[in-house]
Amino acid sequence: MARAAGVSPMTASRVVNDRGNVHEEARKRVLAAVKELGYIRNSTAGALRSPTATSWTVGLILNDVGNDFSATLHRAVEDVARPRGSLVLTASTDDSHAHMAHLVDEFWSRQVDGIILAPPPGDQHYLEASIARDAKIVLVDRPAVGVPLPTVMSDGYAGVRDAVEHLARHGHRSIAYLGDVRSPAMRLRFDGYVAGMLAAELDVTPALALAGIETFDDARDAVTSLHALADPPTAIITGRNRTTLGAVRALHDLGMQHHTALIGFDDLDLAPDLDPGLTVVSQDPRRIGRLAAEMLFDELDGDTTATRSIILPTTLIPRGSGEISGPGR
Amino acid sequence: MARAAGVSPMTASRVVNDRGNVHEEARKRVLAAVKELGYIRNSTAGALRSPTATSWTVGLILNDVGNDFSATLHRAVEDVARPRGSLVLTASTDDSHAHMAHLVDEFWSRQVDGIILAPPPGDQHYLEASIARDAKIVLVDRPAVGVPLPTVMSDGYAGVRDAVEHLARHGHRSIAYLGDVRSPAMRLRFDGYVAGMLAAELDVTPALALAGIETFDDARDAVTSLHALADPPTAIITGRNRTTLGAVRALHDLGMQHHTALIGFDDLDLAPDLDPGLTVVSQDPRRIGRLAAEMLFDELDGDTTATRSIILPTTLIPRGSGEISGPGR
DNA sequence: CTGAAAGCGCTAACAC
DNA sequence: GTGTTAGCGCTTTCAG
Repeated sequence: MARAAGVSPMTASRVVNDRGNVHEEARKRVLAAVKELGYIRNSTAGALRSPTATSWTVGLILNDVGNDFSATLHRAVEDVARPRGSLVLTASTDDSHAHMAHLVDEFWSRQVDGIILAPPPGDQHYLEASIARDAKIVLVDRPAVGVPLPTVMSDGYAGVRDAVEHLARHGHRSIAYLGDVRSPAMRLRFDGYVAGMLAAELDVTPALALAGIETFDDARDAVTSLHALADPPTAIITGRNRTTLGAVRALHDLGMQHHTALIGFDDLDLAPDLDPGLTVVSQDPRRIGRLAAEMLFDELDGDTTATRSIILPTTLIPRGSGEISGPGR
Repeated sequence: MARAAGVSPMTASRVVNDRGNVHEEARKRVLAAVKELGYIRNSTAGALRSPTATSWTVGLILNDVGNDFSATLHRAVEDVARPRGSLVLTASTDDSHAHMAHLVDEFWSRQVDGIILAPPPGDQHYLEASIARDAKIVLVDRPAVGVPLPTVMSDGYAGVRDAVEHLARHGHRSIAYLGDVRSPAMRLRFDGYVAGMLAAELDVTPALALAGIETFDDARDAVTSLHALADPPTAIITGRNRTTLGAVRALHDLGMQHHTALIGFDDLDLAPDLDPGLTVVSQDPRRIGRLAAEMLFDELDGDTTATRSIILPTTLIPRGSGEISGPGR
């Protein structure tokens, strides 16, 4: 131990942590020893004794840290954590419920100060123990029904509803939705579609309201099938990034990209550069991450004045594909 | 403490860690107490005592956890870590040298078992102490000159050189490169351009070999300027994702996307769906992450047989934009 | 300004 | 099968 090198046990601690009350002489000797031995403080041991125990680490558990949306949100969380001296411990759930429950335990066992969490679909039973302990948790991206935890998410319901309205205004009467209802968040988007259709006095039919489309291939196949219909839809809304990708590909392959309107949920890098440009309902993952992290740190600081759920509006960005005219009027 | 609830101190440990030698009776009582009190093991305290100290956490320090490439790499690391019981602590350097040095200390102080690191440009002095301690570090994505650490990265040199050759084969003689040389990795790509030009017996001129293009706007402006030249290049290679985006935008705005050939370094989601499809030199961030993580864990297991640097080949994916013919031959 | 004693939560190494 | 003792690296508290 570095102490041996210097001469003191406790004094070293004071030096390393920049507490005052250390003679300049002693300070120098300790600092020298630190450099000499390449000493690095074990912050986990320190946190053990302190009553104000802090690991200076927060947890971030998302569906998949590898996707764009998650990555941007992750970065925003880090940007809030950094100036506060915290690091971010991460993990992906792959929407697995069992896995999530396990991760939460693993995170707490590593003494993270709080967790930002995108809950997987299913019951949120596993959170009860954490809540009972008054552990700090902020939910992001998805709602968790019946769980009294603050949540920061986009208004997917209004987002999709507005997309329907946008298409209806452009004369479309036959509008398909390609999504799923596996998670509450996706269900909200689906519900937004239904609400939008009804508001525009359009029929919701099983042939067009597709709730089992989750992958790129699902979407590509669905668009192809839809066009084989006797009376194909004139507009399509996709519920998430990878299904948008599939729909774009299919429309392109069919040569229909200038004839069938398309609005995707979530933005994509090259969306403005497609022909036609891809109209999207965009979310702001940066903002979601920032707000969630700020809320978490405020709670950790004991300031719960701002602790409440936040629903962020989405933005419809018209770029062409969503403004192709339909037959209506 | 949960022990109070049961009856034993040490026995609880045995139960929680599934060591044997515990009477079924006692086991049950402990388990009950655990559930009752919502007890969660403090794994950091355990690691303190054990000689085989393991935090079951590895560090991942990248340029920016928010970008696509990093996110994919991150996920691959997690996928290797998960079955081995480890979690991933992350951070971004923003290519800041000072920040990186600080992060490395912070990571070690949190007792991570090893670190996977994309070194920022500049001298790698700050790694010396870690190396001296024989701490486990694997470098990714970028080379670190003069540092005896295993590295997993793409062969950017060959990737860009091959792109030049590809364009030359399609009749281009005036090929521009839009990149920078701030980091060794970017310099390698630049050098690959020069090598490719020379191999094709083409001139490398300051007007076309641009080494100060880092952002979207840099690239967009550069492409616009290049086309204002008396004798504009007939082909362009961009050195990284965001500059590719800028070049695509500029070409599109100029209406030149079918006339000027373009090859981007790094793939993009919608690249196949552009008109023309975007030809790219693609890397495999998943593979980089996986290999680096496997190497790290092998080292942690004391198996250094596979510890060596790996240069992964890139793949040129022709999709149209890189196959536009030039004037040559 | 400095140190000694005690203990954070847990587990090796021994007893019993 | 179980408990005891000691100690991981650090910090609190309190006495010099």
